[in-house]
Amino acid sequence: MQEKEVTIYDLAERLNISATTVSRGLQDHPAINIKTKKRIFDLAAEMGYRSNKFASNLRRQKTNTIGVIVPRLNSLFMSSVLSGIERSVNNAGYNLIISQSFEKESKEKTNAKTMFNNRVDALIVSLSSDTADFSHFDPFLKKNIPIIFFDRTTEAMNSTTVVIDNFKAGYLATEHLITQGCREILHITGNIDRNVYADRLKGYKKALLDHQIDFREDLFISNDLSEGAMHDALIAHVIKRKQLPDGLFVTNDSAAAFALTILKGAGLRIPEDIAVVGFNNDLISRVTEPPITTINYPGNEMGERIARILIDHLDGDGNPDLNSQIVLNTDLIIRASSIRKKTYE
Amino acid sequence: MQEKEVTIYDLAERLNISATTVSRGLQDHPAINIKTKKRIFDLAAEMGYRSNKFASNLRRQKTNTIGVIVPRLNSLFMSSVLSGIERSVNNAGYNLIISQSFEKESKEKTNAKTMFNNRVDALIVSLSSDTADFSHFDPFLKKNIPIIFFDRTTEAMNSTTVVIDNFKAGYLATEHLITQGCREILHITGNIDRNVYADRLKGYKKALLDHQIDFREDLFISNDLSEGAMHDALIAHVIKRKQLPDGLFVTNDSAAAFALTILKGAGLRIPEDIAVVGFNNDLISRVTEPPITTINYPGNEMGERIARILIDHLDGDGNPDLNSQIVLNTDLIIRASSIRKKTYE
DNA sequence: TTGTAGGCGTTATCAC
DNA sequence: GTGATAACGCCTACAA
Repeated sequence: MQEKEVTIYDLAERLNISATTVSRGLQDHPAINIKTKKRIFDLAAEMGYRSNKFASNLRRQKTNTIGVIVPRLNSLFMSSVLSGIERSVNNAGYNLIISQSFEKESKEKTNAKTMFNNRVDALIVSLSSDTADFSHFDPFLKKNIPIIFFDRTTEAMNSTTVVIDNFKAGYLATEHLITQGCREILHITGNIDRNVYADRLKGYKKALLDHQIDFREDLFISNDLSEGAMHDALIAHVIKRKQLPDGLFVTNDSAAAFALTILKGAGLRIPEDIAVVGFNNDLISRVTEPPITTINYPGNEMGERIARILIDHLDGDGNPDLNSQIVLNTDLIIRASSIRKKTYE
Repeated sequence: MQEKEVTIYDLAERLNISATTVSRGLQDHPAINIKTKKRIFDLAAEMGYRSNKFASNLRRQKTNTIGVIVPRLNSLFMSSVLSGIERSVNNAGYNLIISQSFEKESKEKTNAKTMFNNRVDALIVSLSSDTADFSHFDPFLKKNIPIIFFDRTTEAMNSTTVVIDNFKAGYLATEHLITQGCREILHITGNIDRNVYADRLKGYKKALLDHQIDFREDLFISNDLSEGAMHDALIAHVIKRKQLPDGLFVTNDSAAAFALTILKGAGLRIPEDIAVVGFNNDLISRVTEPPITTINYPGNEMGERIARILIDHLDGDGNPDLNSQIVLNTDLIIRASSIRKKTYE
């Protein structure tokens, strides 16, 4: 039943030429006669030939495979990034192996090991929220396998990073709330060991400072942004208190949507009682009531940017340093969840 | 800079044994002396040896890689399925290559070809919405590479399929609306060439029939369930008419959320004017106002089921037929978007 | 423009 | 318990 695999030798034999010529023909080598090439391709199609990547990889010491490790795939942002990466990378003849760390350092380490053993030509990583140790990336560095970090990056390794201007984003979000009359702005965010959350926090603080508002520890919560965590945080730190904040800046749209739901459930009006700003411009931010003001996060652009850098590096002489810090622009998208002043544009 | 790759020969030389023994030791072959094994493992660790999968694959004619082609990754359902698949499959020593068809037959064909050339040991597919021709799967069949279809399946190929009971789900959703007093239930769904949508439609029709309600062509819309499509459909077919439907059954939660937003925007009250039921139990169905009644879709369970079938097949003698149709159970999750009768529990 | 030869790193087979 | 050898299918010097 199992058909025998066709090799270049089979083709060579049938065509009365050498396997070398077949190999070259298949690769469109310029030195091969066009007619010969045509005969090779025709026969290859006829016999159902498919090149054996292992043999080829084994010989060339290159896999044409790029590994991607992300915390999760289930956000619009992530799938946009991946979509962008995939498109560019496919066009350049590379394949993608994608894996999820589910926000766990341990899974990230396992994934990294797998990628390493699969001998990916390059690695693209967005760190899990609790990754504190980076030794699982050392083998890549030792073997000169390029790593690009995006979104959730680290300064602990000096690789190329692609990020948005999280400081600016945090600043814009906070300033917007201030402009809307908010003075007690609760900031709920992820693990601030991660650059994205740390930088957004800095932006938040700077905006407060610029508007003569003191930063208050009791208006800052760091958790995992899950539904349960949002619930606990809001019930304990907000709803049970007498004095409510008048603004809320959450660094992820799903979490912002949870928050919205929870607050409304507690009888609060959005944006009148509390104005809300999210982050990412995920689909979910558009279907809540009211829709959520958020930060646009250009996933596709980021993905394509990452892919281009990597491909230029891999297909080039491999020399140019892979140490650049690329910062993409971002904007605030204003929706009803935060508009409290009619006069505001 | 680039360190030389360590091979079993290097280990063999240093240990004064043969490469064969090293290979066996690394694989924990029972015939090898425990002490020898220990020496091998220790040295391997010390020298930073990693096995070369290509050489191994080349030799064994097996890749330990499973390909997955899905329409999109950005739904909770899909990531649950993948998560389930990944967990089981990883434990069994397999890797996953994941790719998205973005609902296009052409991309699906390209992806399939890539998977084929990567010599995946098996393929897991959820069809793109517009796939009408299945010839891209022929090469797999010819080579006896198992294919499992899940969710979006086809009867055109008799492979194993894993689905939920879409008929029952459609029936439950529709009957629920009827129980809530709805009589003119609009059904908006995807391409009914796809089993999932076809079966849900059958369930919808049967529920109507069982309650002496005539099926009306003008209350049935098939589109791509995108935001734009929902907008067009609802504006043209619903809002501009004098007579409104009193129920809406949309076969995907994002689309249901869009619908909810659009209808509310047109001044309609949910569920009083129109009761809404979605599908999938995605996150998004819980954060709209009101939250959306939906069908629970057990993604994780489905993923694990798929993985188990495949692994049993691959690691077994490969004999057992891969032709079973597996149907998982499902439920209706009732939320405020459809509750119109106080008496209803 | 085409061919020869050798090796990429592993594992199956057979032998000891 | 261990080893020698060949083969998996391809690609790249070098040769012609």
